[in-house]
Amino acid sequence: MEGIDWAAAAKGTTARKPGVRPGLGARVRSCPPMKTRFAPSPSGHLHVGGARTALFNFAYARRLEGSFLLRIEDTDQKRSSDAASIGFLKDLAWLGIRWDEGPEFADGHVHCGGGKAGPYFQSERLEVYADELNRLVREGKAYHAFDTPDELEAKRQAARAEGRSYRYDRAGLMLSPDTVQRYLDEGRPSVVRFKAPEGPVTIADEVLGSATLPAGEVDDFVIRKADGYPTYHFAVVVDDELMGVTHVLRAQEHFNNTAKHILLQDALGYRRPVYAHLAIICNPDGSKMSKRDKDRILRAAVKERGLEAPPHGTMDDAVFEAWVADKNVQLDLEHAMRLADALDVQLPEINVDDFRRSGYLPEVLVNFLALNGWSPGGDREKFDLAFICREFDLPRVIKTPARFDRTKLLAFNLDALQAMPREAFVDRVRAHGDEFHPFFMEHLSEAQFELLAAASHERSKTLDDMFRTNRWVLTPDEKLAWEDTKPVRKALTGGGPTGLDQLRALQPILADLADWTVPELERVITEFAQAHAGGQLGRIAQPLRIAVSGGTVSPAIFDTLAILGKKSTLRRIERCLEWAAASAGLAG
RNA sequence: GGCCCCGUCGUCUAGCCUGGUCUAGGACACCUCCCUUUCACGGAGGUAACACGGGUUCGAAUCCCGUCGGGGUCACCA
Repeated sequence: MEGIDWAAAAKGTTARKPGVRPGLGARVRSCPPMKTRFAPSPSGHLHVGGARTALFNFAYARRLEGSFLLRIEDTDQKRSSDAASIGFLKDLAWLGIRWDEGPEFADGHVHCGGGKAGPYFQSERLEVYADELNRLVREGKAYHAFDTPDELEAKRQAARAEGRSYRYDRAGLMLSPDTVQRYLDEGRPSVVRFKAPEGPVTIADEVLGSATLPAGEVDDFVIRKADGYPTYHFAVVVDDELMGVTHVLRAQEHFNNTAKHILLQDALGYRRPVYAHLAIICNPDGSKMSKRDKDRILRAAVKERGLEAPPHGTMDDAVFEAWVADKNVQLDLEHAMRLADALDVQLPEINVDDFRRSGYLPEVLVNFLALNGWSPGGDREKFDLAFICREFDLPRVIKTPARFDRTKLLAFNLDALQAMPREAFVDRVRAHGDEFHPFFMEHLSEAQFELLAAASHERSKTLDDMFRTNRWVLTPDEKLAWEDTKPVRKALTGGGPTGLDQLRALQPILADLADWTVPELERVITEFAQAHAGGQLGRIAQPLRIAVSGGTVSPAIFDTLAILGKKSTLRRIERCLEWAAASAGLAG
């Protein structure tokens, strides 16, 4: 931990209007406990933007000693709602974000969820919404409408063609009660619309300040769909009230929706939570970071190469064709990764799980996410979850959209990795390998693994680096192939005694070495370099490295040889010499 | 297009509310040099921003107005 200016840090930690809860009145005697929530729609993966929203809600609840609720907004029947749809819960848990109330989740020592205000899946709360909705209809604050989607679409088109913005024309309100009843009895498809009161609406926002939407901006929006499900606007308002949510921190794309929610709250006689809208997270090019970005990049690569069939072994023709034909189709992760491999393109990390797979530490991601959209002030930018929970406040939330800088995240990850004790690093790499590189782990002895991991520590930017850059350990001695590149040629054929000469001279010395350990290798090879290369270890190390790894990059040479073992080292040198002899221009 | 929000180095930001201490600080990236057994790491230094134009003021990155630019939103998606 670096030095912290605690006095300065403490200055900005008070919310602008602590405890102010408009419309509270007599319903509650004392201030109810503060409660935040994260309410995503079901998904197998947590998007980084969502992760940040969840993080801020969680941290804010901790900071104000309130509680944090998780709710699943699954009111869209078109979106799947099976078990995989809440796969993102594990992503939240991985980041260390725990919810006090909501869907139950258990993993090892971690247990989240439960609570008395459930169920926490909106699809299981239909009766609750029906009650509140009927109340609104009874009071004349909402009404049935029978317009078909096509009719509405036509009206929207017409409005657009005339250059004016579309507002629902209240056709449903013109119907007589008898007609409405008759239509209903006939079973005509209908929705329920909220009768939006006239007049401007003022949104109080703790981050953006308050803004007033002119009268007529909010039209009679749908609150119950034809399938009987509530729309997002209705469900969110009802649930926030019933579940006792006092503070709503959500993405800025909801800012304008807040007007709808306020109107609904007034009509229903609800309390109004404190709102704070968070700027969205963007790609480096400024576009909104989206889960479709991966497909976009793959499509571009496919188009650039003029591919008409999927590369061998990536996916079925049918899957490929469907994906190419419709820009809205998303490849599943497995297919996307294989295609990216085949096309040699790098997929951007978008979901929390992508970052995990890439070898980022959860504590680093949390730190970085918090930094994109919030700042503790001053020069402080390295901190942990506990710090965020202690310091997070609304006045310091940034209003402007931030571009997600993966390079800086990588630098942070490197710093965290380097700051780790050796043992901790090896353990983390092992866990990462067990999960994402089982083949690699199976083919290495425990001793080899520990040597490799330790040797890779100081050059690792992610937990994944070691596995990606050391394929040579997995290659059987008889299968190793050498790159015929400029640096390889230079190391092997350049110099007075050439690299290949040195290798030949080294063979018997290494063959005679009884104690194949890092110190012994270092002693023998350094001595050799002293005697035959004027002490320039590089003249010996590089040819050796190439001989045993096939390329110019590997851990420190003594570590490299120790990991490989005596037998493999000697065999590889032998084969490298054979390869060189057989290659034109390489015979040293 | 209507409405709403935003605008400090390439990027993330500190400073802005409570004008002077800002010839604008930090971090990542970039450039140069050093270290070096490859790749990295590390060390030293450097380039680089208050979008623009008007006010207000003795004085503005900080307050006001306008312009331009960016984003969000206008669904029986959330």
